[in-house]
Amino acid sequence: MDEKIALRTITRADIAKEAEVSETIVSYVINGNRYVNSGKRQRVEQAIAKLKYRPNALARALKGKKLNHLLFVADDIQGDYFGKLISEIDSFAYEKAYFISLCADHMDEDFVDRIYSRFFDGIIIGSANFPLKNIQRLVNTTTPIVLLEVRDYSSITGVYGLINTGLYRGARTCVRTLHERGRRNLLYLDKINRDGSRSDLSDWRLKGFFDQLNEYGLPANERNVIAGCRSDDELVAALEHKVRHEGFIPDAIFGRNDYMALLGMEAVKSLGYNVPTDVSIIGFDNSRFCRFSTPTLSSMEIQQKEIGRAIMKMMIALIDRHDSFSTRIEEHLETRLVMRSSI
Amino acid sequence: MDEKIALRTITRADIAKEAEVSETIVSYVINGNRYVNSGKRQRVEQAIAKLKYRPNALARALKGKKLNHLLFVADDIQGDYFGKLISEIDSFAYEKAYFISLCADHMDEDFVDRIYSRFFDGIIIGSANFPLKNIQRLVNTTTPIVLLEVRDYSSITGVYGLINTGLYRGARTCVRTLHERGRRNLLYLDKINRDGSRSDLSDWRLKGFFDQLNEYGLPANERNVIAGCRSDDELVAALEHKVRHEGFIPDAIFGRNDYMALLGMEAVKSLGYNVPTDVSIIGFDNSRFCRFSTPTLSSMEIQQKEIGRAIMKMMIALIDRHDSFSTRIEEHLETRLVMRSSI
DNA sequence: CTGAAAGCGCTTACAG
DNA sequence: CTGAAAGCGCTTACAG
Repeated sequence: MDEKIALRTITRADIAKEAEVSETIVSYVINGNRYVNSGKRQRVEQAIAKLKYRPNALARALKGKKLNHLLFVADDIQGDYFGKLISEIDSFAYEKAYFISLCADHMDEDFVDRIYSRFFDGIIIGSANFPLKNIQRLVNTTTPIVLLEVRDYSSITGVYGLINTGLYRGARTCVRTLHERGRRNLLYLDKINRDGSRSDLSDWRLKGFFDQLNEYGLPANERNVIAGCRSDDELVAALEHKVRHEGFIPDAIFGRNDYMALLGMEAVKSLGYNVPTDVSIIGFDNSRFCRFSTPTLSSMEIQQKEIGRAIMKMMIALIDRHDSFSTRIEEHLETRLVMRSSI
Repeated sequence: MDEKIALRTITRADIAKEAEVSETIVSYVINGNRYVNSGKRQRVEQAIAKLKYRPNALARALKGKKLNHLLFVADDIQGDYFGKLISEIDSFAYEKAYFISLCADHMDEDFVDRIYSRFFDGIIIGSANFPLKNIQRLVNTTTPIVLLEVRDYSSITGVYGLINTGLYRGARTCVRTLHERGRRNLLYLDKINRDGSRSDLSDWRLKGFFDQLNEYGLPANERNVIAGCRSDDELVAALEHKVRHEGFIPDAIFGRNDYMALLGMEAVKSLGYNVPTDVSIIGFDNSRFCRFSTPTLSSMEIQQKEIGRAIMKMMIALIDRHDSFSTRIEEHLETRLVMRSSI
């Protein structure tokens, strides 16, 4: 009872014996790709149910069948949006009998090679940092790829899926909303990275921010951005420095995510400014924590659940009929501004 | 250039040809388990580097080698603690060339069978809901299992790893701290589940809460708990109902996680109570959002990073020397109360 | 010291 | 209609 038993012992041979058919027959009823005498079929099905048999997924994949295993490459596992997204992907995947592997976006060349040796049926890239070169390399293989468009992927050529999450338009809407409130000195708070890296203009949020400022003829440059911070404290210090020593007093703060926005809110409040009278604050992601700040945080909602479903639908379409596509396929989703009290 | 190439084409045979050795030799240099003529060895190594060869992990696993693939079963993918944990696990795993699959805790029998067919080298269970029966079934196999002790697993017998995250002592410390502040009417806010399920007493946090109340001779029963809610609104409504219609006015709220605590804080504030003068609030997880509420939230910190490393270390020990263990192995971690202004 | 061979658990073309 | 056989890419006992 307490003894260790091998992880899996029953194989196709056991089923064949139990059902008194040849092993070949067992394979054909499992794969359903050949006529099988209905009596035999029944016996096989009963044997499978009785012994709780599951074909070895690895052996099948070796013979060219799908592994039913996807890889998700993320850069923001700790972010608030990530959970909802992966959670939705998981439930859809489970329904379709897929497993999902999760991986941070490791930068070395070796990473791609490791992926190769795994026979994933498809790869989802949700990272904003993964080198474009690596992405192109993956797209060039026969493995279906779905890109979450957190930055500009127009330079990637070939057949792949693209989920446009609406970040660019969402960012422009944020700026427009602040502009309508009479805000002219907007400050963008970029993500915090342990390595101090900053978003470039391929980042849709930042690009939307700049483009909309430009459309209004407002200055849009380095002064409007705090980026490259390695920690919360560094960001708060940079913000204080900007106000006290660079003479840039923002009347609005645009956080790349809610956490950035809330850090900004805290910082300007401690500098003695009133939110939203003196400074408006807007965040991105509409995380569940927006409701707990004072004032509550207005935020751009990204439809995580819908994105999760869209990713999986597209991935499964690519897996099932990869050949029938000759170019990239896209899906567009919209963001939605959730107004609270910080604007 | 733009053409699709097969995901992986080079095999051991290619290396053998390139290095002008037999295929057997290639295997032996890869596995390092037999003397190989050093000239041949060198040629093989060069060929591997040149062709960027990686042995097919599936084929190796079929022959009994490790797959280098672990499964993490979670229930709280959206929770705030989850990101830090999985992030740490990922970086350790990458170092050791493991992949991690992530899966929510599906309840059907079929789930365990699906896992069986995948040849995972080890399974990490981080779910508080996964049926004990299923866990015992997994432990009974030869696959190493590591349990994150979010609830009482003392009934599970056999060889497995157990990471004691200190929740029980942490919960008692919370109660003790509140008691020292003169609080006597403590209310525990349990997690929200779409299916309306509630924690039972195998949940270490809840058990710690009750046990410490009992030690103080304070009433500890259903009245002190709000559980089984399906949504934020339901929880807030339940709290209001308790105060207005059940005559239970808490002077302290213990949130099973920070989000619960913050919901509770919001609710009692809107009922007109002052925090912390009238009601103390304490949370669990010490999420990054604790600093943004008014007042800021005191919270019990769980050492996510350390837990992640401990899980992986234990897992690798079990994988490498499973036979040398005859009973479960444990690792203990401590929680730490982070004081802010809500107590 | 090293190669040919058996075999892991499967799928499916081939040959009745 | 259906079985024996080849083969996916490997590992390692076996036999020199």
